[in-house]
Amino acid sequence: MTIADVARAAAVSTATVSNVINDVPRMSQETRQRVLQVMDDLGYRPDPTARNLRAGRTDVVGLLVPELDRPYFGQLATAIADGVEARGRRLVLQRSGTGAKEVEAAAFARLRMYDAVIISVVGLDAAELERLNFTTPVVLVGERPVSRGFDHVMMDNVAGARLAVDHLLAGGARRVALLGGGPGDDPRGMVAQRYRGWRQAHEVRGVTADPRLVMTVDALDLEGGRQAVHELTRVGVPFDGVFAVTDVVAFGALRGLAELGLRVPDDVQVVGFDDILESRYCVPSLTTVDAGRDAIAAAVLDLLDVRMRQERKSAAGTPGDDRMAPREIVVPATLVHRESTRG
Amino acid sequence: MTIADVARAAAVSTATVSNVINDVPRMSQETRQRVLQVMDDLGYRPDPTARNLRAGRTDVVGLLVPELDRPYFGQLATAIADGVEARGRRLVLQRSGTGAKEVEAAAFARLRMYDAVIISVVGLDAAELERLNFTTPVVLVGERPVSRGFDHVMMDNVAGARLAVDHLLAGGARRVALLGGGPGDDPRGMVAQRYRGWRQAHEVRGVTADPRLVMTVDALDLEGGRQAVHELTRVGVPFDGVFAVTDVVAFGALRGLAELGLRVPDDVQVVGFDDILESRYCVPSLTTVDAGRDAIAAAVLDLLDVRMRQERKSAAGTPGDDRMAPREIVVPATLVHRESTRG
DNA sequence: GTGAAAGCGCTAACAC
DNA sequence: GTGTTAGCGCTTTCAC
Repeated sequence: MTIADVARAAAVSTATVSNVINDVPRMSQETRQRVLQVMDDLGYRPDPTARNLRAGRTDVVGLLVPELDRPYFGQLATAIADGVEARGRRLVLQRSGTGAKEVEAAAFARLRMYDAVIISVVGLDAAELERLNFTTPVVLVGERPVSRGFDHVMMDNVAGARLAVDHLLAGGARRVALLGGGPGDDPRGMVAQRYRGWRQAHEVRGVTADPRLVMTVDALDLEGGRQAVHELTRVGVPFDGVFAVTDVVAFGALRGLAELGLRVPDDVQVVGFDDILESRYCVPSLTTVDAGRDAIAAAVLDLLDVRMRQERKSAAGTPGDDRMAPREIVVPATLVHRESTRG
Repeated sequence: MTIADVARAAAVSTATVSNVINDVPRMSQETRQRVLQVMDDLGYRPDPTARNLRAGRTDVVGLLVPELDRPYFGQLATAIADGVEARGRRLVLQRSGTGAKEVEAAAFARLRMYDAVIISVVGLDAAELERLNFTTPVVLVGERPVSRGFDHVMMDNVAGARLAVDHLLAGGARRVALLGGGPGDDPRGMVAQRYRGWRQAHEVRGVTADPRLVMTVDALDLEGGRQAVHELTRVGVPFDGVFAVTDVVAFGALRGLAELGLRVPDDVQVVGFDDILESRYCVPSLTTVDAGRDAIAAAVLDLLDVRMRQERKSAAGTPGDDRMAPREIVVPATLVHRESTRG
C-alpha cells in the first residue's frame, strides 16, 4: 500500500496524492476530496520512514532521561510534551541510563531519528558529547555544566541546597544530615553540588558541619533514603535535621524516621529537593526546593524554537552565520515551606 | 556525510561500507579495518531514516501510555524497557492521552516508525483499533477487553477490586467508600470494573453497599483523592473504609484523612490498587492490590517475541498460515497487606 | 571478497 | 491545478 496505489485508484499522479497529504493549498476541492476518499477506502497511511528520508525531518523531538520511573522526570517530560505538541510535533521519551548506556542512547538519538534532542545529562562529558557530532539541535537539561558547545538549561543546585539547609538551620536544627553523598562524588555531579550547598549554608550561619552527617545513598530511591536514616541511628550520630538530595530520598527518610519512632518536624525536620507533586500530599507534607521544573521546561522549549528555526533557515539556503552562541540558562530555585519543617 | 563519502575515502564501494556496518562475515579483515578507521575519522554514522526505509525495520519498539507522569506507567515502562533492551532493541515511550489524542497517537505509532507497538489502552475501541490497520505486531495491555483481533494482556480488575474490598470488610469495615467512579462510567473501563469488584465483595459478604459511598474522582490523581474524602465528610456520609481505584488516589485520600484528623487504620482503613513502589514507603504504608505489573511486562515481552518472530518468517517468504490466533492473557491480582488496614 | 545497480516510499522542483 | 521525474541514504541481490 503505497502512494502509487492511491494515485492509481484515484486516477491522479503520486504528486497530487502527496499534495493532498501535505495540505498544499492550490488544488481543486474535487480532486482533494476524491483522493481523501480513496485513501480512506484503502486504509492508506503514509510511511513515515520514507517521508523522513525524503523530507529530512521526522516532526519528532526526543527526550532522553536517565530513568523512566522517576517522578521528577515524568513530570518534566509531561511539561515538555505539552509544549512540543502545542508546536505541532511529538515528543518521545527514551531511557538513557548511565555510563556506557548513556553514551549509546545519545549516539542513537544523534541519528536523524529526531528533529531535535533534549538530553537530561547524567554522566556524559563534553568530549563524549562533542564526539557524537550531532546534526540536529540539542538542548541539554540538568544539574551540572557540561559543555560550552551546547545550549544548556540548568537548575541552581548549589543555591537551592543552600536555601534548604539554611531553612533548617533557621528553624533551629543544628545537626543536619545530608542524604545523598559528599566530597567523594564527581565534583560536577548533582549530588556533589547539593553537598556544596549544604556546606555553604553551614558556613554562612557559622554552624560547624559534622562530616559524619554526610550519608552516601547509592541509588537515589525510596529504600536508599530509608536505609540512610536507619544507618545514621545505628552508628549513633545524633541529628535533628535531614536534607535529602531528592524528594524521593526524602520520602524514604520520612518512612525510616516513622519506623524509628521519630516525629517530623518535632524531633527531626526534613527538607527535600525537586518539589515533585507527591511532596504536597504526603503526611507530613514535605518542605522542599522547587528547582523550577516548569521554568526549565519553558526555557528548553524556547531554545528548541530558536534552534529549529535556525535549522530551517540554513537548510533553506540562508547561510549567513547568524548562529547564536550556545546559551546557558540557570533557573533559580525557591524554597517551598510545608509541614516537615518548623522555620 | 553519507555512506558514499566513506566509500570514496576508503576507496571501496558503498556496498562494502554497508557490509562493514552490518557485520557481514565474509570480508577481509584488512578492508574492514580500513573502513572502520575511515568511519571513525570522518565521524560517520548511518542515517537511520534511510536504513529504516530500505531495511523495513527500525529496531525500535513503541510503548503508548496515557500519561508520562503516572508512577504505575513509569514502573511498567521500566520493566518492559529492560526486556526490550535485553533483546537488542530499544523502547521509546509516547504519551497517548485520551479521546481523540489517543487515536491520533495510535495512528502515528501504526506507521512503520516502530517494529512493534505496545498500547496501554484507555478509551480506544475495537473498531478504531482495527481501522488503523496496523502493519506491525501490536500488543494491547490494560484494564479491559477491547478487541478480539489483538493480543491483549490484562489485569484482573474485578477480582483485584473484590480482593481489596473483601479485605476491608473482613477487617471490620462496614461502610467502604469507593473513590473512583460508579455505574455511570464506561462499563468496560477500568473504573467501572473496579466498581464491580466493590459491589461483588459486598454481595459475597452480605453487606449492603450504600451507593452514596461511591465518589467520582475526575482526574485520578492526588488532588482527586484528597477532595473525595473531604467531600464525603462534607455531605456527611459516614465511612470507615476507603477503596481507592489507584494507589495515587489512595495517597491523596491518606492526605485528606490526615487533614480531617482521621486516623488510619483506626478510624478509617484504606486500600489502593497497583502496588506502585511508593506504597511500601508512605506513612502508614498502603495496603494495596498488586495487579501483577512484572507478570504483565513478562507476558507482553513473550507475546512480542512470538509475533516478531512470525513477522520475520513471513517476510522471509514462509507464507503458511502459522499465524497464532490473538491471545488474551489475564494476569491474576494479589492483595498486599500493609499498615493502612487491620485485617 | 568486492562492486554495480536497483529500488524502499515519499517529496519537491519544475514543466505544462 | 496536475503530472513527470530526480533523488533522500541505505541495503541487497547478483555479477565478477
